[in-house]
Amino acid sequence: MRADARRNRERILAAARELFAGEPPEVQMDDLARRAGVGVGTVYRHFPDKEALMGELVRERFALFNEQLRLALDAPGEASADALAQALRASAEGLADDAATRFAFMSGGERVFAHAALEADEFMRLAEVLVRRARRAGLLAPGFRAEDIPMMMCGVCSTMGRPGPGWDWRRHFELLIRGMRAR
Amino acid sequence: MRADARRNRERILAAARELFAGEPPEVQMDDLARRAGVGVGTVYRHFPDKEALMGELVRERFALFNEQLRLALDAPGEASADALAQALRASAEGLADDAATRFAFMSGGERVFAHAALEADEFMRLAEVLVRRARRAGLLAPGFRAEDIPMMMCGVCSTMGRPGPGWDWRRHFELLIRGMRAR
DNA sequence: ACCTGAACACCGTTCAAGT
DNA sequence: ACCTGAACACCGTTCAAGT
Repeated sequence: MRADARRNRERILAAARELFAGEPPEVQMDDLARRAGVGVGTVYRHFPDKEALMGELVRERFALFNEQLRLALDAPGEASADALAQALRASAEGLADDAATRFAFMSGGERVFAHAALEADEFMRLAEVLVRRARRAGLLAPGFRAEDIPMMMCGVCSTMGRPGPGWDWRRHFELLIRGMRAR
Repeated sequence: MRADARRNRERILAAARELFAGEPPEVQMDDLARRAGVGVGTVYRHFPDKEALMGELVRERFALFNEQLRLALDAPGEASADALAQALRASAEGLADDAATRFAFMSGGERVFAHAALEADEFMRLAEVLVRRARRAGLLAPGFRAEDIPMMMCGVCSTMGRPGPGWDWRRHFELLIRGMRAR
């Protein structure tokens, strides 16, 4: 890829992160192009459509989640549930600070997730290792599965940055973690 | 309201429920009007815009939630946590069968919830009574609050009818209920 | 009072022309 | 090889005319 093209691509993603973080549904491709300092056509050259742009945000976020899960792999067996909880907590904090990606997660269709399929698969592999380890140590609720983790993250995400009175996603998160752990 | 106007209003809501249940983001006001057998202008006469239509779906759903919570009030103190869980479970089942309203819940802005403010307030009042009762009976996790309930419902809703592999909103729901209960 | 639907405005996407 | 932005298409919303 030519150097100017690579730079443009990064600028477009940066503009998307900035603008989608504000009033996501209002963001127009023209605004995005202007903010990135390119023509609309250039946006479409790099990303076939608006959903593809959101897909890239989601892909990068999954990569960050995976970094957190990998850190948790270092914990010894008896701390594995704490380490898993901490990895998810740190991931949630990151997502809470990134309204643009939250928008992509929540309003994106299948194509958004298809774009991040590799990273999502890796996420599940890591989650399974951690859950198996914590289960062996007797630290998880009976019947808790690795597949529950994406649902937890999605659910918590849905309550971030919303108007609900008295809403506090961290409480919601800890409620789920409490449900995840053995009594 | 004139009889034909009332009938049109109902037809528009019925059409919204049917069409939004299919491919929500694709639904156009023209399709909606055609399905309801009225002109587009009539849709706008009854609902100032698309969001107002979604707001009405949400309002009616809150009323159904409230019915469930009121049923739970009949339970004796020692069954109050079970009754609360059951009311929420039944509410979630209803929502799972109503993709149109789920769409309204998830993609609607503040105005959607403002339209349902009365019913939402009633929901919180009922939830508070039930939570107080279950807390007195020692059946809830320490620190669990009535305000956690809307977050739980929102979170579970976000995992209904989605493409995630291995996703099962009922597991997600029971995980939250497990977090809600005393050990 | 209420309804209709052509017309308007807005915004995602394309593509012919340019470097 | 990549960029530009005017033009096009689509769809939410309005409003003049009708009953």
